[in-house]
Amino acid sequence: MNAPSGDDEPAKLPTRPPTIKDVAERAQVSPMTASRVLAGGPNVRPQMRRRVEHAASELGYRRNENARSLRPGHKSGLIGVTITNIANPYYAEMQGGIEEIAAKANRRIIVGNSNEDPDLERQLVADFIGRRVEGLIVVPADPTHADHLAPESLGGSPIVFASRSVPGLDVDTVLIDDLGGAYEATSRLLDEGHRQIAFLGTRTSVLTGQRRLQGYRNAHRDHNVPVYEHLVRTGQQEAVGAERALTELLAHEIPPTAVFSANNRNTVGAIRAIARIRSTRTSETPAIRLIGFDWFEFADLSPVPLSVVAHDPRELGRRTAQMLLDRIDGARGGLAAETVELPVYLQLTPEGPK
Amino acid sequence: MNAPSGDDEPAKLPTRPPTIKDVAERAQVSPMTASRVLAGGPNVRPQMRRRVEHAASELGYRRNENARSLRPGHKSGLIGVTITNIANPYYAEMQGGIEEIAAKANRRIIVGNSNEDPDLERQLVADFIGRRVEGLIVVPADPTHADHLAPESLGGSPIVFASRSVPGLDVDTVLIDDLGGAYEATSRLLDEGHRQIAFLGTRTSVLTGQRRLQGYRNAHRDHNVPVYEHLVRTGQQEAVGAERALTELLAHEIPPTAVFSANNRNTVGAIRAIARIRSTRTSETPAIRLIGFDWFEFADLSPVPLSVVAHDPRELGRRTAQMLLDRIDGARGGLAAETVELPVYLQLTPEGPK
DNA sequence: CTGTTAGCGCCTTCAG
DNA sequence: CTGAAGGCGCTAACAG
Repeated sequence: MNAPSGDDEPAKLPTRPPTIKDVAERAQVSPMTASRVLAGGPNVRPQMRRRVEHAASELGYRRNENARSLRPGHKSGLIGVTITNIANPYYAEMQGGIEEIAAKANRRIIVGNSNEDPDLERQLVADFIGRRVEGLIVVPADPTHADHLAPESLGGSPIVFASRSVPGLDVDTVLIDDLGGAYEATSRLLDEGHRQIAFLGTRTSVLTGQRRLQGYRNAHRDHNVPVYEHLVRTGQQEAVGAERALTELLAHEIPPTAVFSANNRNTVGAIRAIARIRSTRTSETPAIRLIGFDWFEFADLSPVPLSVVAHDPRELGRRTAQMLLDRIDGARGGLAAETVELPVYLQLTPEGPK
Repeated sequence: MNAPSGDDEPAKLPTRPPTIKDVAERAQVSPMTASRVLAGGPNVRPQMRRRVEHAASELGYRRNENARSLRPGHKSGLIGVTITNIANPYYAEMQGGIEEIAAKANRRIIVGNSNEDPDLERQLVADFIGRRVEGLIVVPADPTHADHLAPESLGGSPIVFASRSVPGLDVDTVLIDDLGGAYEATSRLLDEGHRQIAFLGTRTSVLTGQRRLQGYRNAHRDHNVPVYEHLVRTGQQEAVGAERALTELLAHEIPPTAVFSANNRNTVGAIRAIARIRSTRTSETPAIRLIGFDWFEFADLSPVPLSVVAHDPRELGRRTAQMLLDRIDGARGGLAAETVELPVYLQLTPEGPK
């Protein structure tokens, strides 16, 4: 007995979502007519239209987008995003910018956390392609393991890199001006007379970190000031590491008089280290000068004097998404891959981002 | 002339992604055999298996998950998430927790920003259901406009609310212990002898804000201390508003001697206001005592003394996702909706979250 | 072990 | 204006 129940009582527990056929039956029309109505199509008698609309709303009918995307010409409306650390406020802002632009283009984002692991990243990308995303936005986890990000292994979906690039891959990329920002910050410290400037950064396999270190070195070179290699500390991914590193440096026989910290994690650690040291020193000891890459909330309330190299992660997300959409729409069809660098702003008295 | 080109040169510009039929043809087998191989199924001669695998990898074949999810019994593997403000670090952490659990269950999350707008939220939810998400996680934008979140209008997809509840809807919900946290914090201030305690919070239509205000009132009641109504300031959604509100209060003829700020936005504003006032006062003026709901980075480095009511947004995300997955798997099939309250921790000397 | 048939939900095409 | 046929990509179920 699979006879349906009476035909004007909505089922209480719909085991499966209603299909267009269910709607059609209930409205006593063919599925085709129902489809036309639901698509807002023309050439339907108002009476049928009402019947169908009524039936659909009674059943709580929702057109199945997955089935729909199967038809030729239809897209999934999805954009795949992989981020190396979703919980990082910086990337959260970026995701917000991506979502904002995607939503305006009536696209949805599907987000995965690669956790800096290229294998995970590969799986995520494969999954996204399986879902027929219209395009991908990726913060590449590791530029040395990125075959799976090459356009030819993506089955034609456009891809844009955000925040980090992958040398050797000809892919649209949106970066911020790491080199320039680090150069400016370091130059500023040198101009102020500092000669022992510590560098605190992430491991240099992260390209962003590499570029910022390069800016630091370039500034020294252009000012004819040698870099004390023992003051260059890379490899701190988290604030605790940075705090420890700087604490060590401050105890060194040639301690830094100023610090350039290459991202907000390292800046946080630096602030902690300086705040701690300060409490053990006499008030005559000159304060440690600190400039950090990345603005963050409270930069202006930092307990130790701080300048920052600010930039706008939300804008980074927006630009990335827009670049991808342009590719998707074919607006930049044949054009070669492009790399955009977003500007940074050296803020001596930190305020909010632009 | 739609004759295919030679059959051992992969097409350079695949207009459409390869289908299983393409793979089958190339491997000279039936689509069914190809399907079996690709699904890792048994009962295939190793030779065919290799042929298919080879063809698939040459073509860069990816199984179309959308088509797959059409078959009876198959799910989409998607979980829909709407958040009121993705860029808020608090929700970013929460999303991270959701993603973590979802990924372990081999689910992907699709994320939308409702921007506190119930209409946008409704659209997002409709879209998600159209994509046949297996379940929904929602931070409800407005409990008074939430019909679209009622289980009966969701076509059977389970839903869990995170961080905020909707009175009147019988839905699984994960909250934090707003009432208890606010009560504890306020009690602490009262125990310290304060009698004029300002309350800074969001508009009370946000239930979280309402509950925290209630905790503040309850503590006063239980301590037999009257609430100065002019010290209760709600409606500050952003830090600037809170800063302004507290600045006003401090200039009042009955100014607060302590402040309870009900979320991190208001705490930030309060810190700014207090820091500014302090610089204009003599050092003999007793400091304004401040306790804020929500831990945040730098709470321990705040320029003004600060205690916080800490909790763990990532754990909130994890619990929410787990609750949803349990519903999806039917592990908690018929059970009534449940509300979980996560604990908070009053930290007099703020450290990182648990 | 392998292939054929059929249908998941939808909509373009074409015939009434 | 409406409906029937067919196929998008995939895979159970059932032959061979």
